[in-house]
Amino acid sequence: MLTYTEENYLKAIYHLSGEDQREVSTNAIAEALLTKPASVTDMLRKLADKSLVHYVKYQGVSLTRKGRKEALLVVRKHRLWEVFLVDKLKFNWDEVHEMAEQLEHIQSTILIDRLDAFLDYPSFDPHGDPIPDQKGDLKIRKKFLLSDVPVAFSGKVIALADTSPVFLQYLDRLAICPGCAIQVTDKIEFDGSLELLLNAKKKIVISNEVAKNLYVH
Amino acid sequence: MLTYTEENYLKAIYHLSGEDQREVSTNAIAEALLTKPASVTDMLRKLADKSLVHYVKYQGVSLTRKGRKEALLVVRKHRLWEVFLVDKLKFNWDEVHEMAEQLEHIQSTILIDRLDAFLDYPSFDPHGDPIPDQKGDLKIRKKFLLSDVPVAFSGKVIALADTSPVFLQYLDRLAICPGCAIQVTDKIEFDGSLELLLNAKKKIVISNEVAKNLYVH
DNA sequence: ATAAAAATTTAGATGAATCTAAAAAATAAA
DNA sequence: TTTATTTTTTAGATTCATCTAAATTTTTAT
Ligand SMILES: [Mn+2]
Ligand SMILES: [Mn+2]
Ligand SMILES: [Mn+2]
Ligand SMILES: [Mn+2]
Repeated sequence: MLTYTEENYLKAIYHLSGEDQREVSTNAIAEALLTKPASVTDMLRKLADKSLVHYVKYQGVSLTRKGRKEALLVVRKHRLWEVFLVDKLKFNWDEVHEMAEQLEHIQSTILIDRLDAFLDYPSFDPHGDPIPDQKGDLKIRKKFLLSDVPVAFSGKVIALADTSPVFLQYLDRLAICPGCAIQVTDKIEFDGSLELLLNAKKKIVISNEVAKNLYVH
Repeated sequence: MLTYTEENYLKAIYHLSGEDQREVSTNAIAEALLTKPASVTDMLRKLADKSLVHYVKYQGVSLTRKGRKEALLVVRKHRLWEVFLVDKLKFNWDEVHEMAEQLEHIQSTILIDRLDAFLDYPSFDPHGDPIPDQKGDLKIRKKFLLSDVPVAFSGKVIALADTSPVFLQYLDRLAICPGCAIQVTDKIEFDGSLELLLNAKKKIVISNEVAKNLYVH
């Protein structure tokens, strides 16, 4: 069994190491968890003792197969609870993170599987992120940053790089959400801002900063 | 804000002090929380410092108005989650206690109020226990132990003194649950066992031990 | 009323998770 | 390639919740 804190560390390392599961630095973890580097070092030793991470002093850390699985089971719980909060309790997608942050630590496999069934086996959370299965397996979709895509590109928003409330609220105002159809009608050289056709009917302009936080396919 | 452990202590003291909110002993709390008397003493001093309990060394403990309110808010969360688990996730009433024991510590007033609405403002949990309101107020119903009631008594089961899985499973077998109509058709002098008419159609016999764990009105 | 038993509290330790301050190692700059 | 800067780790404390063993207080029994 993992402690509350160990689960949070594993999840943070998982998120920080990205698609390619690269090594994560002590400072990066400290910043993500609002803690100090010294505390992170202690915990890394503890996680290494439990074979949850590969850790060599001064050389960063990465998840073992076991650690990655545990991390993904926490991610599964987090995202399923988010779906519950938005679909059933009618919260807005920018309000659910804090609550899911606690709910993800409820320990009961049967509970989370029943919740999964109750929600009708969703594949994605309200922010467009995929939900791992019972075994902690995740199917990865190819995705591109909207800021890297060429003019005339046509596709759908499938995920967000930033999921902070301010960004989510701004997306609400722009009427952008995962699933939206997007066509890049123009790209401004000067500042990288984009002119888009949203859902084949609405014309909008977004800054490069926004485009860098939207994944499309 | 209360810690996870403080919430558990307050709830235990609330349950142990009963209807009339009598003083609770250190040993009783230790037994209820599967901990040692020495640990309880430490915590009582801490709770007293926070004005959550009235505590005089060697003389037992009782909840202050503030402590009672906090305890009832935990009870509210516990019972609402139990309703969710049984009504929505289709768990049996004997399976939900452990999970609710964790869920009751999720900290978000708005979450629990939304859950309340989602469940259609239930008044009782799956075991027949009343659910306190947002302010931590509870309406108490008069109730009698089935074992104390005279022959020919007619009424309904409204709560259980014991809610352990074994007892709940036995009640399932007898088809007794909160809300059931009960008529006492005979009482055996020898061992206090009762002959009942259940829901005006089924005749059953229960031991005095069972009758002592059923509340009726 | 005194002695024995039970309940409760204190003293001192432990493990988990955190911190600050100082030392050591790795990286970047001159 | 030295030196300076940044990153990371160690050393030593702190807080929370727990424990065991010993000392107190209260309660019960003789
Ligand atoms: Mn969390
Ligand atoms: Mn999410
Ligand atoms: Mn609990
Ligand atoms: Mn209950």
